[in-house]
Amino acid sequence: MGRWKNAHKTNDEIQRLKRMTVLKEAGRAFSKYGYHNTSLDEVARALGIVKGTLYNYVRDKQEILFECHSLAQDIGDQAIAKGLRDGRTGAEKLTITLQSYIAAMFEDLGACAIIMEIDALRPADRRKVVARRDAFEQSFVTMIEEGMRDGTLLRMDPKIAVFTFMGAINWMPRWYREDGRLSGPQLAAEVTRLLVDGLRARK
Amino acid sequence: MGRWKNAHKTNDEIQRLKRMTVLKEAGRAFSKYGYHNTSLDEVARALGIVKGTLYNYVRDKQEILFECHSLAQDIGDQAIAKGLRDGRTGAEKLTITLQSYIAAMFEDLGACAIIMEIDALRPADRRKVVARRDAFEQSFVTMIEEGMRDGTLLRMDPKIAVFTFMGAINWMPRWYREDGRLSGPQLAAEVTRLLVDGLRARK
Amino acid sequence: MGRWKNAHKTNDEIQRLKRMTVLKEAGRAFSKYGYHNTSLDEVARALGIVKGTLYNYVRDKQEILFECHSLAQDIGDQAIAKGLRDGRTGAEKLTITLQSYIAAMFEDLGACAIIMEIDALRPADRRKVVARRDAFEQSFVTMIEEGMRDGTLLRMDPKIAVFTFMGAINWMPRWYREDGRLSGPQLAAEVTRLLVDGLRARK
Amino acid sequence: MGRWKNAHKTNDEIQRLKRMTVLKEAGRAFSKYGYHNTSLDEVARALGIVKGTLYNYVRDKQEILFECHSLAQDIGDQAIAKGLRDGRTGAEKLTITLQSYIAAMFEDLGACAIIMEIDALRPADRRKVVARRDAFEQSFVTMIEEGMRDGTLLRMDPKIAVFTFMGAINWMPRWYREDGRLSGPQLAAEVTRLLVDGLRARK
DNA sequence: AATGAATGAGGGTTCATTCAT
DNA sequence: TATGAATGAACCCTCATTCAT
Repeated sequence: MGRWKNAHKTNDEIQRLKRMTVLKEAGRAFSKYGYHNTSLDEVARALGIVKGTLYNYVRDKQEILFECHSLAQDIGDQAIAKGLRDGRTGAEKLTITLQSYIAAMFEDLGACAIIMEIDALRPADRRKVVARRDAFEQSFVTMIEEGMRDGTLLRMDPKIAVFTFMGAINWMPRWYREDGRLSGPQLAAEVTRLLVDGLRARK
Repeated sequence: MGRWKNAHKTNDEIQRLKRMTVLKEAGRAFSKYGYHNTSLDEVARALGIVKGTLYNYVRDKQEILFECHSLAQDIGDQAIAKGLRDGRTGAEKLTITLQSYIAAMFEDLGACAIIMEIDALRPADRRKVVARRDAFEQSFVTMIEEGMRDGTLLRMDPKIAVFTFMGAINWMPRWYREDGRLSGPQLAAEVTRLLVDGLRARK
Repeated sequence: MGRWKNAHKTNDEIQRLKRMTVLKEAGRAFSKYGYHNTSLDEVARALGIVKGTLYNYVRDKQEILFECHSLAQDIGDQAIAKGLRDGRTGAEKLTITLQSYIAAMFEDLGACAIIMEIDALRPADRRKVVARRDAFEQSFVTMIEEGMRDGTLLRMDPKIAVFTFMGAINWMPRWYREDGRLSGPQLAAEVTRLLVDGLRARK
Repeated sequence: MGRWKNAHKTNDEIQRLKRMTVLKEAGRAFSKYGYHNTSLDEVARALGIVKGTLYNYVRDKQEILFECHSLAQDIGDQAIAKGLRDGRTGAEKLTITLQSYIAAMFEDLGACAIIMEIDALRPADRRKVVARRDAFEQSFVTMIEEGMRDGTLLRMDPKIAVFTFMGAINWMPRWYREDGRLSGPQLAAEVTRLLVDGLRARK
């Protein structure tokens, strides 16, 4: 069973594809149960293979965690880029960014997004992840500050807003069920509206 | 040296008080690092005692987790009660509830609130916690529905709003630093405003 | 069974003594079977305890190896010091050093001496051990050179002599049986004579 | 790329030659790093092939070890035969034997000689190796005893001398560097002289 | 009540070995 | 014959839990 057999066709990309399959399955589990609460035995079993086989595709558990963070951060950076490109006001940029970020989380790359356990990373990896995360959050802060200046957003400590948004989003994999009434993009739109409207300037 | 020695004076309440001290310290650690990533050795060391001593006050680690959940849910229920008592509209009730809930989290009972790892509970305990959590969330849903009817809140799926709020709040212990510029109640007010305004009806 | 129970009497030194017991038993096994071929399960069983218990006394297997090296090197340094103090010619210094080194190996501190697997050490530890070993060997070289100058020893590449001696000595734990006809010191004298006479100048 | 490709030409001997190549490469690694510290992955990589391919030529790792022992013991037996044939006194026989033994170790068949880990052998193999090793050592003992009788060697326990010699020789692969100033045969002569002179009778 | 030593189960990782292609 | 993916056993290490003092 599992997502392993006959999931991949072409022949030299198989390695990479299987590695991605491992990362995504592990990321899904990490997002849902937490890094320390996920054993590689379980990840392997979910893929229909054996724990030892994982090590043909990843170096160790910490590498999986790091790669999951990187994948999630790639998504985040793309969302930021889209927001900056397509939005005109601060509020627009923020809305576009959040929405595409959340939507991407439920896409193909799936719940591999949003891992919380930064402390479990190797120190060198942790520094990279933290640096990138700080830049990510700073981009939000900058958008919010722009919105404050252009009058589309309320004045408040931008960091608090950012952390609040991140918490709401990071929590989503824990309650989102694929069989819910809303599709991923619809859900993303709803949550984004809820979050951004709290920050939006009233007339 | 920890919060252990000469922290308690009266003689028969000592047992209960020390037990509470254990629960609160463990809850703080669970909130910040996660249940599985917190070893009882660390909890004991933070209290200035030895791991074995913990077992004079709690049965096992899972009991600690259950009690932490219960304490947090007590806080939640009190917040709900306060909201229902003091608020008139749905929006008011929601605001009062959220604000007092968050504020209590940073009170004396501290960050013992909000543990996420429901899966680590014993099955019987998990059922209790889940049932109570569902009731807690249902109270929110009811408030929000009332707000929709009385025109103070926007129409949207109330469950999504509740989960979004919970995520934002549950995440707070991970970024809140005691030396921040805002006190606990001030922070509670800010975050509450941000969250509820997202749901508030516009004129 | 094992060397564990009722082996230690005084009360605060017990920790240290048990740690030494672990180190010596592990060192004995390492010397005889090699580091990688010795499982901590076997070491623990030889001591009548369980593997996990070892970790009350040592941090990990690599620390055991490092400490064994250090103990052996302490013996080596003492032997060098004795040779330098009590010998007059180069040949005498060499003889005294080798003999007391070998004898000490079979003393109380036992076969914990002479581990070969330097590569298994943590890099930082390896640097320390290698530096100290180089100094140890250099002391031999210096003695031999002195013997060449004072006419008590033959002229040859001193390094080859030192390595040859070290090989002969390092090999001893693999064939020495306590029930042999010779005591430790007697054996030390025999082997030392054999080795040094090969290097001694003829008249 | 390794010693694998286009190293062998004739067609039915290829099997045997490749098997020898495997044995020699593995023996080299075993001598230098130890049996348990050498993974077949490393051996294969050094040969420019893949681990699985090894199993076309050897049954398992233990068989490699056994064959390495056998090859080394072949060398030993030839050295003994040469010593017995070409030497007249006990001292001469011993000298010739040791020197040709050591020299052969650094020949083409190389450091495949001298593996120490007898315990890793299959019991049946171990018995064979031990029996042959005992005979090998007994030949040395006999030579030494002859030297004692004919006055060319000192009187001492011959077993101690043999073990000492073996230790010194077995250790050589761990420190010998091919880029050293001395060639294999030169080194063999030096070490042999050093060892035998320790046992030589003085006038 | 408190200690600290001991235990045993569980998880991460390596690696010899097998097998389909 | 060569490959490389997969397996499973063995090992190191952590940690919740127990127990004698």
